[in-house]
Amino acid sequence: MRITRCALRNEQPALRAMPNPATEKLLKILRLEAQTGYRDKAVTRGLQSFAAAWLADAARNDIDPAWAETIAQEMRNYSASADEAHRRAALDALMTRLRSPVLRSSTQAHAKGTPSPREGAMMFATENQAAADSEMPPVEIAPVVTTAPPRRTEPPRPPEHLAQPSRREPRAPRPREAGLGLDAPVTKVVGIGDFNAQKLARLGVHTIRDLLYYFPTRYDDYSAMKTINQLFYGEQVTLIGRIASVRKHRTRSNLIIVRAVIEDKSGAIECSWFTSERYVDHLMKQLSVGREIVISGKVTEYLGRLTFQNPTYEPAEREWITGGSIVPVYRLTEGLQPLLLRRVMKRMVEYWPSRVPEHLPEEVRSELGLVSIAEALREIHFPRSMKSQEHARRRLAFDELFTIQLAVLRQRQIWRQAPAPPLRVDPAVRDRLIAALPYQLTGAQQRALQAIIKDLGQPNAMHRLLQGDVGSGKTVVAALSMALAASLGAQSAMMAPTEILAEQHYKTIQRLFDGFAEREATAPITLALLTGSTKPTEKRAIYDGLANGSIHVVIGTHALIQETVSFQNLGLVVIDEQHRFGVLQRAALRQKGGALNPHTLVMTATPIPRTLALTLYGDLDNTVLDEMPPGRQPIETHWFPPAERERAYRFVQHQVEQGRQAFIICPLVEESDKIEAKAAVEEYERLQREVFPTLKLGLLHGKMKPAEKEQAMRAFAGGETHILVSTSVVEVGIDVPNATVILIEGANRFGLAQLHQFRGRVGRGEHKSYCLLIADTSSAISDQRLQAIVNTQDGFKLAEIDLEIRGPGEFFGTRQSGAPEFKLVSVSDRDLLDAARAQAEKLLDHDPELTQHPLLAEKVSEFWKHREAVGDAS
DNA sequence: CAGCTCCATGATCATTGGCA
DNA sequence: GCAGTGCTCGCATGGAGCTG
DNA sequence: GAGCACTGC
Repeated sequence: MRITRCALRNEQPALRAMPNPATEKLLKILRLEAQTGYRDKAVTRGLQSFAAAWLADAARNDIDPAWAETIAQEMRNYSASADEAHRRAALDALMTRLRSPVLRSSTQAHAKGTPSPREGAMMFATENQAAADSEMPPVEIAPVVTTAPPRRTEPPRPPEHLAQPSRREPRAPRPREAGLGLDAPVTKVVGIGDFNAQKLARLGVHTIRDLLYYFPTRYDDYSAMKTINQLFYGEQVTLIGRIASVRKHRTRSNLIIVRAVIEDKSGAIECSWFTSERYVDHLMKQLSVGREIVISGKVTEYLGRLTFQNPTYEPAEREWITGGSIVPVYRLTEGLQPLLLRRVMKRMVEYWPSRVPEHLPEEVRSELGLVSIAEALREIHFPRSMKSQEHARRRLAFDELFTIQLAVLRQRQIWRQAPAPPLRVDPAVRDRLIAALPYQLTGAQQRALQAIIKDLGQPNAMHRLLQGDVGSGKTVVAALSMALAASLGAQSAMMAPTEILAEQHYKTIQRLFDGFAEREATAPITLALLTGSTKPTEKRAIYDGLANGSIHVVIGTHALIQETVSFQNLGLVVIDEQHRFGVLQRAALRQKGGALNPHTLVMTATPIPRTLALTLYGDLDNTVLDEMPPGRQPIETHWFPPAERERAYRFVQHQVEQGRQAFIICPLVEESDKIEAKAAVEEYERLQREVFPTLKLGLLHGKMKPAEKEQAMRAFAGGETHILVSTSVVEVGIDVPNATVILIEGANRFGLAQLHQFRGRVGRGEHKSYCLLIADTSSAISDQRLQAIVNTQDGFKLAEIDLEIRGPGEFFGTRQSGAPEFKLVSVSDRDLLDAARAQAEKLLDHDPELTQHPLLAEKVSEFWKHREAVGDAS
């Protein structure tokens, strides 16, 4: 093609009379129109209105007016028809007609073959023209290459190619890629060598599949084509023009600015490129005067005139990658060039999507109106319109959700089939226990209990998730369940994430059980506490007691899943988790049940938005405690800028003087426990010395020995210390009714869910309580989050907001991410989630093992592999 | 605090008129 | 595989905001 | 000048 151009330029004007500027220009527009999907958008206000302008253009270029008028008429007809197929045909006919005089003039009467769709036309046109101009025999109009399925698998390029005037290869079946699988390394892709492969690897892209699934983070819309006189400040557009002049200029800071004036029929505009010494020459060469180029960029202003700054430019005669389209913008790494990636993707998308096997069953797709995988992959990278991008996005988002749902529901099926000892609860016992409680159960608690009782009576293992906001009373429900199990002779184990929490549960439950015994609601229940710091002799005794069945209920930490622990008759497992246990640990504990699986109740105090609940815990039946025990007052939450820290301190001081107590939470340090401990100690000393010299402060952090922690907690709970300075270890369940203020430093570093947990540490007694937030930096997002927590007390709402702002990956904080990574799903895709759930259920009903859907089975097993690798190993 | 990525920023010539 | 050729593409820098 | 494809050994 290049050669062609040169040839053209060097020849006498008379000889190259035929490729008339006016027809050429129109052809370009038409190609563009084809590329952009026959939407009559290639020129503003459509071809119809462009017809008049073009007629004028034609007249200027000595085109036979009659002929021009027929062309114009066809343009008008084109706009008049709305049907895509019609338009396509009309456009092809039009292009054929436009090309024909060229051929006639070079003595090659040409009966045109079938018109070519889309950009195939483009290659076709240029090559043909090249052939005509250079007096070669007409190139065979062999099957026109279409974008979509380029299926020829050619052997490496035939030698004739060298003789061809065009060095540039047409589309598609790239010899290099033919016969490769999706799992081939990216280096196999034309345009990616070792260097760029290395860069891509840093983005987690290793294979061709990875690359195809490396979605744009956003798009730049250059689909608007305008003439210069139509430009507005600030808009992103593409325009075609001819370079009228180029200059370079050096600034005092040794910058080089290249400025070119581009003109079209309607006017002229200046473009400037900032560059440096080394690159100027090439740039100047690209921008040689008289050349026709396509400029895409944002219209800005300089000294009162509209200009483009560093627009992308591409020669008009070559395939446009940026101009006239919506263009993907990818996340990059240093050294990886945006345009390179874009170009590579453009190529990829021409060849690969049609080779990705469709894994969704046809019924599912058609029922939900989802586009094919091939189309989705194409359109997600190079959408014809934002609407089609959305279709693509939905399709791919559905894939993500659907796979997870299949995986999780399958898991649930397996668990549901697991045989378990049926524990048929005597309603009379249940009523006696409830009556023996020191307070009334809320409606939600009663409902939850009822659901659990029903599950326990089944011969299949219960797997239930009990969600409840801070203070909604999950522990009681668990205690009742365990007491009921005990009444039927079954043992229970309760696992808590930390020792402190285990101990606290132990105490709470001990109290409840004592109450039951006193009122003779049940036979006495033997309760044991087993943690890492339980003395060896005591441990021995507990092991024995569990093995021989004399201990009915054991509460503990990870120590419970040690091998040495065995039960005589484990019937119920309660897991109190703050997302710290994974599926694997749940499984480990469950196995302690011996031949029969114990019933399992998972409790979480962090409300989980439904989107995530269905994915992370979709294998569990879900119960929500959505009702608070009466009498709890909202906690007043305030947000202080760092400068007003003093005020916050004074407030704390004041509360203490009223006889209350306070928590102060140190900022989150991700590094390690050690550093965190150090930071906490320093903060503690500072506060004691400089801020509250008259008060007694306590310290609590993760590095302290259990006994020390215990000591610190006890001192605080007993009122000996006024203020407890702590790291995030207090997050879970500590219960000190007299504490009424919690001051959180570095609040912006915590997740909303976590902040909400902190806040739940206060307000447990009769006094009005406060939560004070101090952020150490401020950014739009963190401000938004802090504002959210100030405004709402509802844990579920906060969870949703958190999810929305931070995305699922971040939702649980960085430590544990059993959370699936969604690339395309957004919080607003609830309908998709429901659809995915429903479709997954339906499919599994018919084909539980997925034997008829091997592609889906594969996706599911990949999902598990990934999940284990990421989150659940801990 | 450090490392990364993204994003905004950068600048003048020619003409004219008044003055030495 | 490795060297040689020809091709395309290409700004620099600091601050901002985010993650580990 | 860097990266890459392609060629020829």
